[in-house]
Amino acid sequence: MSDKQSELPDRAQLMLRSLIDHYVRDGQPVGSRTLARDAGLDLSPATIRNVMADLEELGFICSPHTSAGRVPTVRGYRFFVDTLLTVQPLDSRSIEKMRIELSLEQTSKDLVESASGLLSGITHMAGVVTLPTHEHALFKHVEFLALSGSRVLAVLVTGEDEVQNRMLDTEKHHSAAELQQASNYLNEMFAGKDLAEVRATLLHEMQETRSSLNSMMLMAMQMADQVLESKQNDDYVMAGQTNLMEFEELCDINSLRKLFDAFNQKRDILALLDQCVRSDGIQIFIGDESGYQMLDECSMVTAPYSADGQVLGVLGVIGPTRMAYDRVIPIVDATARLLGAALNQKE
Amino acid sequence: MSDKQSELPDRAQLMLRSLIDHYVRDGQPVGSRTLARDAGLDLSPATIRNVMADLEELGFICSPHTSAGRVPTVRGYRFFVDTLLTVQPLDSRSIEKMRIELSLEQTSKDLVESASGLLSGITHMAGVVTLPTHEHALFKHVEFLALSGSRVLAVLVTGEDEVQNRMLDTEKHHSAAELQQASNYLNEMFAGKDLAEVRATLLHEMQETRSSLNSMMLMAMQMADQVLESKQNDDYVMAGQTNLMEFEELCDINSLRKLFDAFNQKRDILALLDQCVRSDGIQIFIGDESGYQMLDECSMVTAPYSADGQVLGVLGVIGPTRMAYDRVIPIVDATARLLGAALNQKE
DNA sequence: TGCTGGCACTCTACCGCTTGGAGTGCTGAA
DNA sequence: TTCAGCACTCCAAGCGGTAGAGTGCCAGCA
Repeated sequence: MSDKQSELPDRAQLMLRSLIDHYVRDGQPVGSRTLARDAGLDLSPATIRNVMADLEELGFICSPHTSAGRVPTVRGYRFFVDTLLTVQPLDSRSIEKMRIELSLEQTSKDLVESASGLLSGITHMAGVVTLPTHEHALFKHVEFLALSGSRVLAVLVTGEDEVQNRMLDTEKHHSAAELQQASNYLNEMFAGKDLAEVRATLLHEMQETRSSLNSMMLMAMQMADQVLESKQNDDYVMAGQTNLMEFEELCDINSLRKLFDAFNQKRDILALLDQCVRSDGIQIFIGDESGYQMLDECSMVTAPYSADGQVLGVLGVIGPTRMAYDRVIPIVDATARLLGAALNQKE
Repeated sequence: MSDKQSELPDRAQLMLRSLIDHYVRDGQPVGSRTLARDAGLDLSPATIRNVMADLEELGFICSPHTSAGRVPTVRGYRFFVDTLLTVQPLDSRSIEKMRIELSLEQTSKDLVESASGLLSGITHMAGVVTLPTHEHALFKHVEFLALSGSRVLAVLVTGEDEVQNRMLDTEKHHSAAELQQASNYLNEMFAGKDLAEVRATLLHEMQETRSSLNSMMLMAMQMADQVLESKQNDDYVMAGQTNLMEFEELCDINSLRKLFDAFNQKRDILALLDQCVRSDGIQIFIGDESGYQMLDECSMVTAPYSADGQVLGVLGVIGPTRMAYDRVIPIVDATARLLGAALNQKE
């Protein structure tokens, strides 16, 4: 790989960078004359053309038709992002503004919404933030309320003030007293513990020491297990989808529809975001790299966010392939940090 | 009004209806020849033209340019909907299908989502359903849980199994025992009563008999009041927005963006839906009748849905002005009934 | 060997023109 | 009152010409 890079002469790199700069700015194919004028190299258009021919052969740029300028390919963007990019660090005033914006929110749901609003507002593209997993939250309190029949409402309070409701179908009707007893038991046993740990203990207890449990304890554990198994809240919050309508390259009604359908469907986008949560640090999908057709004309820049050392989710920006990566990347990065910090502060 | 109607000769009415039929079907301006052929009247195009001139003078139709056919105006659609329309009743098989679809859902939130999905799926337009108000639900149970500091989590269970969480900021820290006492007090006092009634009683008690209340009772009531004042869940669920991209008349990116922004914003749409909840029965806004610019090219057909005699919300369909009203109206009507019935069954 | 100016070529976007088709309004006759 | 005929209008589509942008290639120069 480094071979390849060293094979590409400096001035070709410089030109590719300049070409992408230009193209990102005004969306028009870039010709040799323009580049000769603005690339900073003191070369004639003819020479530029020769180098451009090389870049085209390497698959970094291509021309939409014979007598048009050149346009970066996905491969060109990829090379640019991987080896040429110098991100512009965000100025501290903007960061401060964002921090203040986030500090106003109360619940983590609000925080997430605010973050996705920030992302879309600053980048003028679509912002997306997954809801934080509760895997590493602390068990604080559980309460069971009897509903009609054999149904039970479980209220689980985690960490500071996150609340989850869950409806349980049990085998028989339980009295309020029984339920009270069960929740007392669980609260005493697990308060302050990590949810994952709680779950593990539960499973272990139920299998290994089943015989030594009385029926109340067993019931309590079964119900707690049901509450905790409630699948990770695999969901995300999105903002500024309509910003994407402003980009001509996405204005084809048909692909726009596919894109919006995917946003509503959520499944594919979630699968993609899920890939990003594992790799730490900024992750970038350019054009068809994502493998999802509806994103072929788009790029996605993501970063995981974490609090207390635990990765809680991912956030990112979705926009046209032609986006100012050098501007977007630090924004995504900063937002991830700020969101993490804000969530941390709450705990 | 009936004067005006009787002024419009039968055959003009017939022609208007036929013209709208045609236009709704293929979206092209309708000429005199086409109408002569298909309207069922045995008249030459020339005669048709004369009548069309009358209809144009009355403002029911207009031509986009000199040598094009005619297109219905908003006023034309309005007259059509008010006096010419004969709805095609929905066949019982489709209704049965819908009923089954709805019967699968558990919570009222799921029901609402399913209903809006049905609306959009069947009409190929956008379906919208407001969440049911809880105004007439029954108070069943309230529970207070102490969080850190002076914050209290209130869990309100209404009707059968609707649950609402609410975070309260109280003046001082309350112990679990105090909170237990408060909730016991409220539960004994209000269980099974209508929420609106509960609220009224609360306000009354707190003002009139304040002196005779001990501090625990007062605290309980204040907290209950906070829970109940939590504004009506003014929100709606929408499905099939992207269906609207299929209609050429809405394909202008700019107005499409305004429309989608309004959907996300929710405020204006909610205001409009709110108007519909009061008028009982089907309500139709055609084109700019809604008064909201982003809906100028759209129509909206709504119906309130109710359970147990109480109106709980509105549902409807948003689509292009050129929609098959005769088909959409019975669909909206039936969905409202079915949703009401499904909600009723749950209580 | 690398760079450059010059030149022929290609392709698009745009403009204006023409033409065919659809539909109208009007008029006079049945 | 109805209708056929006619002149008229307008749009949409096709066509040719032109200007502009940009390319590839070549030959000359340092």
